[in-house]
Amino acid sequence: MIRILIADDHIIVRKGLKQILLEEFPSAHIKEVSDAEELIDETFSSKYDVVISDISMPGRSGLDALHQIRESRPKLPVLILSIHPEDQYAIRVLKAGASGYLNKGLAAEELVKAVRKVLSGEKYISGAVADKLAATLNNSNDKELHSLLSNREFDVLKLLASGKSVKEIAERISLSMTTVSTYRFRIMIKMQMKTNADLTRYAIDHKLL
Amino acid sequence: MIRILIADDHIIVRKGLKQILLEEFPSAHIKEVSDAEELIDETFSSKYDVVISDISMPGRSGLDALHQIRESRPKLPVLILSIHPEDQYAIRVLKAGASGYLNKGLAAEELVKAVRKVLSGEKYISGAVADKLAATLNNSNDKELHSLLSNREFDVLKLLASGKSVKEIAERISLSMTTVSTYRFRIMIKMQMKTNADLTRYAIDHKLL
DNA sequence: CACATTTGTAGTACTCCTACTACAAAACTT
DNA sequence: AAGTTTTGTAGTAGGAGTACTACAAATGTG
Repeated sequence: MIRILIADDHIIVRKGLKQILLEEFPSAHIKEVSDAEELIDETFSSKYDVVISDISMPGRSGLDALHQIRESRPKLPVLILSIHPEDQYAIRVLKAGASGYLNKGLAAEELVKAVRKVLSGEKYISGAVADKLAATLNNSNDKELHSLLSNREFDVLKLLASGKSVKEIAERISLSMTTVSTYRFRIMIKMQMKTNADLTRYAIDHKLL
Repeated sequence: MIRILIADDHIIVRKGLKQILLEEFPSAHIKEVSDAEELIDETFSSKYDVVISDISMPGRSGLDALHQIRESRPKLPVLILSIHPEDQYAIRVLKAGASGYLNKGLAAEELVKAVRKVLSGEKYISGAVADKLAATLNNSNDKELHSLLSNREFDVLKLLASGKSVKEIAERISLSMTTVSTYRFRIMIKMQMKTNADLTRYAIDHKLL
């Protein structure tokens, strides 16, 4: 008999998960909790085969909880759910010792597959996350991303983030547009970003503007 | 016997809603659909007592669907669900003829209450939304810049601000690129902005992302 | 109700930008 | 010092985006 613990502050999500899991594992024993506190208590006091937890819960975050759980139950697999699509979070989560990262738009089969996988002791890593992971492991990281940039690149980053067009930047620093475009290209690779909006957000977050 | 139609592209959410509703209305007949197209078809071909629909679904948005439904079934109450907390969306949604605006973090009882209310022909307006409404009605315009935008424009604003390209947006909402570009053009004029980075900053400041 | 404005939608003709590739000069590594 | 990686710089080709125009349908207003 499988024992599953579900942690999410949204009742809709809890019920939805439960429903899907019950369809696949009719005899499963499923317990629901709605915040990180409860989640920790519950993993401490009872035995489960797998935990499925939201990342963002009121109070202590799911990541915090994950750390705690790692201490008291090192072998208990934890799948982390998030509203964000496969994104920067994924890496952090996996590093923190989760057994998998799922987003809330996932298909029922994917959820079931993930649960199966982690029950068998393996990690569940979706294709998209795997790519991201590989990319991150390459360029040694965990510093501020923009420290990887050359000075020129950094200048361009700030200008792009503040909304200057490639052409304007080219004029301002007297270089060809395509050169600026190349800087942009390298910035995107080094910072693992895709769009100028990502740069703007990054710049705001890091007070570069 | 109550007939309820649920529309959401996330299976977790659909199952969750269904579960909660079944606990309260055990004899209810509940149908699930996963996109706006299906939603429209379904309301067209069958009779329901209430529709619960997500706002943001792939393809035509929930708001679009709402308009369609208003035409073929003027009296069918529609509750709109959103991930966004009680926010600027609420007003638009209510104006577009929804019977209520709920966010996905709602308590089970609140959902049930909302359904009861709209079944009886009334509108369901939560406290938070009511406040927002009042506030908006009072100091109505020239406060929030984006209140000048049409719904379509507002959608495009958010997508642009989050870094989606014109092309992606065009594909997502099934319109020509140039149309999207026109929306962008009008947004820039109405909001007196110039670059997409301005939009991103605005959206961050106003918590639209 | 007639007139004015806003909205939804798209085409045209053009400019901008990007994804790559390239290559020499610095700047590190060993 | 020889080898490797990172910078600074740009070109090419083709896709993306823009400005502006257009027009019908929906909405708003006197």
